[in-house]
Amino acid sequence: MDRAVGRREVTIRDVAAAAQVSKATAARALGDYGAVRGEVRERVRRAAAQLGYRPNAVARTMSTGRSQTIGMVVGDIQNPFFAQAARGASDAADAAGYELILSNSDEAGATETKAIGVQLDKRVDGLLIAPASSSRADALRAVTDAGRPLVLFDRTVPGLEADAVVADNRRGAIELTRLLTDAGHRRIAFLSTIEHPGGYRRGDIISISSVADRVAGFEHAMRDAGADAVVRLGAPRDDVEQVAVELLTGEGAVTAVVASDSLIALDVYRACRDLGLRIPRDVSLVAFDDADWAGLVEPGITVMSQPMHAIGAEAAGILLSRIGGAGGRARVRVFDQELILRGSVAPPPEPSGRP
Amino acid sequence: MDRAVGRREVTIRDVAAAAQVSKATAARALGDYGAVRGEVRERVRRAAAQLGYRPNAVARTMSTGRSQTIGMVVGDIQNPFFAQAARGASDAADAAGYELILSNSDEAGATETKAIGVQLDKRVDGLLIAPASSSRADALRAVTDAGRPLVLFDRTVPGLEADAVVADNRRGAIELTRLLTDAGHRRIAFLSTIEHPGGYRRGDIISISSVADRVAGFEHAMRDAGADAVVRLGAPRDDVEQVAVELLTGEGAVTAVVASDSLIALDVYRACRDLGLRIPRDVSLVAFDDADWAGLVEPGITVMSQPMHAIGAEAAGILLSRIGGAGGRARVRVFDQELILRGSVAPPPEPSGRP
DNA sequence: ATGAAAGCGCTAACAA
DNA sequence: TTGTTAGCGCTTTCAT
Repeated sequence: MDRAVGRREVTIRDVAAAAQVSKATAARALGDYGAVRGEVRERVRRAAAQLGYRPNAVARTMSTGRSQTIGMVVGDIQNPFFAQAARGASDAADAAGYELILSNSDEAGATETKAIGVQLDKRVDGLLIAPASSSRADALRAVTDAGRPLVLFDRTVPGLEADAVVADNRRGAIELTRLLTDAGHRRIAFLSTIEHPGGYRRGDIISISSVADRVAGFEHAMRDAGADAVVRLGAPRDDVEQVAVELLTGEGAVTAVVASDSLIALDVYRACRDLGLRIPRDVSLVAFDDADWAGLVEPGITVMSQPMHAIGAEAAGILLSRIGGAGGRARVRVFDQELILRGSVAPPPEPSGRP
Repeated sequence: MDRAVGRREVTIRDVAAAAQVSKATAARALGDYGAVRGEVRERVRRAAAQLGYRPNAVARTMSTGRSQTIGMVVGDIQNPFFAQAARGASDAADAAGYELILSNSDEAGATETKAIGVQLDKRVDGLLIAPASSSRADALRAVTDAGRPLVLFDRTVPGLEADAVVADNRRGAIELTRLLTDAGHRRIAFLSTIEHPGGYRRGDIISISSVADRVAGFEHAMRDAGADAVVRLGAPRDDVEQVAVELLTGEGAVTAVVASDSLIALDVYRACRDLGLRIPRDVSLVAFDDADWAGLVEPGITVMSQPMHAIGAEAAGILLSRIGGAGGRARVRVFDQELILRGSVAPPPEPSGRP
């Protein structure tokens, strides 16, 4: 009756007793390591099954120092990009017997730091992070300082010696932009939601490397074409449509836009519709990430697709190998992106491209 | 030099030594519980900050039995429904100082059982589960048997005494279906991907309660209207489009379809497009879940929107209160769904509804 | 208000 | 091959 209320968990001690061996032997039989006589092993296993024994992973972590858990910090799991990367990481972790603890940073440094702290306190064996800003090397160094491997995904942090898995965003942006300039566009906007206090001016340092690379590629292609680059960062997530409207109307209206992700493309699309602007007749639109709806609307949206699941899986794979003790310098693995041509690009309305 | 390599972690022992107090006092000061003299508390805190002390959450779990972590098992995090529910749960957990461990079940019983086992072994304080099947009460009972609270979301499991947070799917299905029958449709399909070996026949028990409720509502509304209900379950996730094509063509082609989630609706939409069928002129389409693209295509898709973030947050809230010791019988909390009328419903092509 | 010591369940040296 | 013992870092009686 004394162990009634909480129905005390069955521990390895109970199993050992039932199988008439010592705790150590029971542990060896169950964890199969060390040496145990076949017959004894069987006896222990039966006892364990019989009692419904489940090892206490916390205790195991306590004594081994390893938790079989990895942490992952994403911007927002509701963003399909992160959801797919998370799934990729989860699959890879799972296959290796690891579990995944997930946190959202909302792309805010403070939130990210807190999340990392908690994960570290929980003794994750390693961390997967899409850093909210490339100026946060210090915050990230807390991970390696704690002696745990860290791999970045989607973004790198200059000055931080860490593995990273990213897409070739510069190249992707160049290809996407060329589509537009080749079609004759002379004034094109690049639109992103990442914060950039004070508004972007050519040459500014952009805090998220993937976006920085895209902007660099965009500007490069625009310069090549001798066209006007309008880079608009910091559009509020829930008000992108308004920003798009501003870009698309008035004096310096652009005739095409490059959306930095599928969520942004969605709002640009909405803005066009509300403005009565037809794609691609009145405005051309291209975007990063192949959202499910991009091929659904008529005409479809031309996009640069990133292998998101693979990026997540690869990042987890690298992390796992580091956890397993793999040495060597940090490397950044760059995935190619895939251009998916659909019908959202056409020459601009006033054919400035034709003499 | 002996503690060089792994640069041993700073423990409460080190803090205690630095502050010249006992471990117990240091722990009290840091965890602020028990009684500690103000001046001593300060001294300890300074020492901790100085040394960069971080409590070891694992050790704490070890001695308190509580991990400040909750587990969540979803079908697939890439499904926007689950992504949003996960975000809701994560937000609620976070606000209460809890972390979330996430697993995907892929709607497979075995995977789910394994995930639950791992989570339990990790000593999560409670579990949030969208059960893969309502016939899995036993597998779920492992959670309560382990003395940890369990709350289901999106689905219930008859015969299992557990809190649950769901949407009013029966009502939702009725409203959606009535839209169709009122428009004159006499042969309508309900399409879902959930497995149902052998194909569905009226009266069969459907393994996922949310779908079962939708089918019940659908059949109810169809009977009311004296119309032909075609219930098609078990469409393979990556081949829904083909199933939709079959439904939409040939002898007994339907003139309208109710898609059980937004992913399915997407494929039905694709099927229509490939078949050259116009929505809503040739076929009417309604669906559950308000995907971002539903309002984007032309015309928009009429949907029944579920408060996914709220469902996740509420589920986590209930779980947290149970963890906090809240007693009382298990309750199921039902959220209303919201009908969003757009333009995807019209009378069927052969106006059988008009005399 | 503070300290000493036990203990959470497991693994890992070390003995036997 | 097996058992004994000593921790892992923290919280928590129980004394003082």
